[in-house]
Amino acid sequence: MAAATRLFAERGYDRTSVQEIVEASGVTKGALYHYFGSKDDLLHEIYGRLLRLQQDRLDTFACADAPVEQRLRDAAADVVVTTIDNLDDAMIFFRSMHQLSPEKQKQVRTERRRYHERFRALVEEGQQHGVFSTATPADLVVDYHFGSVHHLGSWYRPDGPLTPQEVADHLADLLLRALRP
Amino acid sequence: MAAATRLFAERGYDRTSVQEIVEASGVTKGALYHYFGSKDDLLHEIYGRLLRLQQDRLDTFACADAPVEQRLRDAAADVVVTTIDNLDDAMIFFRSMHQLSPEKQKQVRTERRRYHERFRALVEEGQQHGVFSTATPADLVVDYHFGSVHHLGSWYRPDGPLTPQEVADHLADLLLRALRP
Amino acid sequence: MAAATRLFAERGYDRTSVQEIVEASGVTKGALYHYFGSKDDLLHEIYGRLLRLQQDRLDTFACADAPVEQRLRDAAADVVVTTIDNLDDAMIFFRSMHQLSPEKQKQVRTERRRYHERFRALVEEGQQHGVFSTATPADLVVDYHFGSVHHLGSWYRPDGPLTPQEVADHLADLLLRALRP
Amino acid sequence: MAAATRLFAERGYDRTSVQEIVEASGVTKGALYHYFGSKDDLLHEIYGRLLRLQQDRLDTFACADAPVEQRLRDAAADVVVTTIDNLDDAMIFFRSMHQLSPEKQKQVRTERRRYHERFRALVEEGQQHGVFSTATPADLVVDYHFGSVHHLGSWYRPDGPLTPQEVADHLADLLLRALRP
DNA sequence: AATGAATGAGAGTTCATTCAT
DNA sequence: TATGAATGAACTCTCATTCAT
Repeated sequence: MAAATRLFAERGYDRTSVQEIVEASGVTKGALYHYFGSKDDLLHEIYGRLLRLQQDRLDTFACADAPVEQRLRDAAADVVVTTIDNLDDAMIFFRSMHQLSPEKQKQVRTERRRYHERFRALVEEGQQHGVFSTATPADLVVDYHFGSVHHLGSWYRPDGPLTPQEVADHLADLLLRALRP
Repeated sequence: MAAATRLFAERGYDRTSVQEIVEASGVTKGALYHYFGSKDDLLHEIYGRLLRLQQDRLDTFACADAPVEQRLRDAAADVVVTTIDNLDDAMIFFRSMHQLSPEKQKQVRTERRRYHERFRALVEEGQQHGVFSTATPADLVVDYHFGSVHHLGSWYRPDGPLTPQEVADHLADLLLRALRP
Repeated sequence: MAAATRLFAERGYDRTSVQEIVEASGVTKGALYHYFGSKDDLLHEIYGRLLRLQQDRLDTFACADAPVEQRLRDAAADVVVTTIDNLDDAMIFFRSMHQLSPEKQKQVRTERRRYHERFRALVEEGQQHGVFSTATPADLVVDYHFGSVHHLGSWYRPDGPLTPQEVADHLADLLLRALRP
Repeated sequence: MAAATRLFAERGYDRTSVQEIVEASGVTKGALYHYFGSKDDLLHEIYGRLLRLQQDRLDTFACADAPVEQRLRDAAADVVVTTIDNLDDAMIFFRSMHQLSPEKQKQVRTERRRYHERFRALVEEGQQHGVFSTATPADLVVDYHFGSVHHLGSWYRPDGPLTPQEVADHLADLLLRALRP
């Protein structure tokens, strides 16, 4: 999975052959297919790993004992940090999701929606308590933020001027500022 | 190109065969290769079309005779509208850019950077005039907004509750609100 | 097709690889797949050739201007001769039919049934005219004869003591003798 | 063996994987290979079972104390009944014999020939006693009948109008009628 | 007696591209 | 300008069999 992750991130899912994966990981094709039913499966497992991680962390932050502004800020920043920390997985996720088989795609989308909705609930909570502006529908706000998260792979470089935490703080700050009443 | 655009958007660049393109468009392989040097070329042309369109429009908005807040708001909204109006092209662009040959990718990235910089200049202009907060580096602000534009293909549906213009207004509004000092 | 026919007859459909076919015939895989959609198709074409040949000949014999005993005898002998003359095709047919895709199998079975029914009509005609015994249902009679035709590949050898015509005469004679009232 | 028999009959020997056999029978690959040396062996065992059964029964009928016409009729009918009763085994036998390894094929053919010769001896006996016509060589007569037996799998259906015994009687009758002087 | 992970060769098929016409 | 047959490398996946445990 590590080899596959690296290769998928490097050249894309379709451009990576099973042959290359087994060569990079030092196993045989037979062994790979003994554990993964298909190339698709491999991709799906990579997704699952990241999805579960982020879902768990979001749950933790959302349920924390703190004002909603703080919880949203923490969650918004955390998704940025974990995305950067797993940038390979994340890029594969965002780019290759639509290359999964239809049924697997549906499954992923369902899980993704759960994540989106948990996040949206935080925004709505703040809007109901009057600490966030209601000028923009909560759904749109969430997509706005997630857009910037998906986009990280396009510009973030580990050797750039900002640490992951700094980027995260900036992006969370932008979100919170945009939500000021 | 119309057929190729539709197919690329539908199933992705790698999953679309030249055979399918020529069948969908009613031409022959030979004819296609007479006009386009390669499948890559076709993709590159589709990019070029959208890139030129958006660059032109950005130039128009940025050079308009209006306060910088207005100019940024208009530009930010416009890129949303033209992206939605050309959602197929845009999705191909965002998803398949990394599947171009390295040299074509470089060329695209160069043009993309010009676009990014034009946009950033607007943000910096506002920051220098004190109408935008300087809390966040202008680069990050631009990436924040572009992130949401790239993300449109993941959630925007023509039959959804919002018109393209409404989405654009909301997203531009979020940007401007985030930039309030 | 000639190379495929020979190889299929020699080692069976499943045991013959596309690689072997293209090597034996001096074409490339690409060329083969340009003309035949699949390995299945190739088999189906071989079937078709023999089926059409035998159907045509049966039609000719069945419609001839002669007493029904003569027409049945001629048809029964002819199917033996053409089967021996195309023993490779025939053996492939009898052995590999069930290895076709379900839909192709259905198509073949439909054509095969037409052939069977044309033959059965001859038997029934003789039975109605009282020149053939009605002790056995016509369907069974036809299957009895076809059984011996299918079986030819299991024992007939070109260098054996009997010519194809002699075999055919004997088998047709057995059929006609069995049908004596 | 029961699972293998069913699967081989259903989809053919080559189309059935060892994996499918072990899954269908609830054993493991290791266990299967502990008892059978190879997939080939499995097929060979299935053959052996039917071959021994039919050989035994033929011996019984051929040595009975009855006129040769009766003995041949009984034997000819019996092979039909036991073939229908073991139609799966029989179909595998007729279709897959040529997929055995050359040496196993030779062995099977030798046993098959013994069976054929025992049957032929009956025909010759009747011919020498003048109760069967000598118009057709005994070998051919036997092949004629065996052909119809092999063919049973192509058309006989348990839910059809005829019971196995009725089919057997009809086919034996056709044989005996064909042999009338 | 039994396991099941691992092998590695080979299966059928697809593909972007070329080129003689 | 346009054809479409031909290429040949690469693709994903399957398989009977082995063997350390």
